[in-house]
Amino acid sequence: MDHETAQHVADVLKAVAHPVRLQIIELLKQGEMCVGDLVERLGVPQAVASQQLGLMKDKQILQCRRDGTKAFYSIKNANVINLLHCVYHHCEREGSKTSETIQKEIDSTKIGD
Amino acid sequence: MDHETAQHVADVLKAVAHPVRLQIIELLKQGEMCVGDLVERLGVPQAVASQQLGLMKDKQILQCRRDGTKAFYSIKNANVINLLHCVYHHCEREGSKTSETIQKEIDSTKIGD
DNA sequence: CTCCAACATTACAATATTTCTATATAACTA
DNA sequence: TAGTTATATAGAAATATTGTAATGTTGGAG
Repeated sequence: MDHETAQHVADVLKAVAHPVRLQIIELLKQGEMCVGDLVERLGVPQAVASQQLGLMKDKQILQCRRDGTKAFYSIKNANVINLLHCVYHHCEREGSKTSETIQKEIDSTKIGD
Repeated sequence: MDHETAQHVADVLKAVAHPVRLQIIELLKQGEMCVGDLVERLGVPQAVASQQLGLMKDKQILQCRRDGTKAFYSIKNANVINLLHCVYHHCEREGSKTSETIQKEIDSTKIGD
């Protein structure tokens, strides 16, 4: 892997590596949601939510639809859901393990379980 | 997902989200390697390699074995290989896609392919 | 013990990220 | 139009990350 590719992959990971952004993606897995509802669920200041939403929109992770005064965000690149499932698996069992064990886990990975 | 969990997941992602760290993991996928060899392969200053290796060791991603004056690093939690495969898939086809498409991709995800 | 090689650690400047506060915009409603 | 609600943005302050250069540590050779 050359440095340029590595930089790009790192950028993708960084785009998601933030507690509020992760929680936003979790909520949006169930479907689109407006900023106000997200703010209420997350318990963070409105500006913080808006900033993180804008950031993820810029990075093509989310998309935004407007309806009157409300802005509805949803996941644009569903790949990110897959990606997060991999991190969750990683976190759930953070001990050392072999490649064979991992292979079994990959085979049993499902979306929405 | 509560904030504490989100913070932990974010920490794991951040531990990997750096071009040099990604390249180190790529190299160690093939087996353990000493710092000097890694430095040569990566083309970065020795201090940078040592810093990033130490960081990933602290975060339980790598482990270190010493033999005389050399330090051999290897991947401790093989889950991280799985995780990176997911990012690569994400990066390869960064367009928007549906959950069903993703499911097919998950089913076909293999280590070392 | 002295020197050298292989790594690790530290200090510091540069940069990037995050958060906060305040303010701006845009679409309704009366 | 004035007021209100929903969201976005700007700018400053706090914090975190990174790279560089210098120095410290450890183990082996002589």
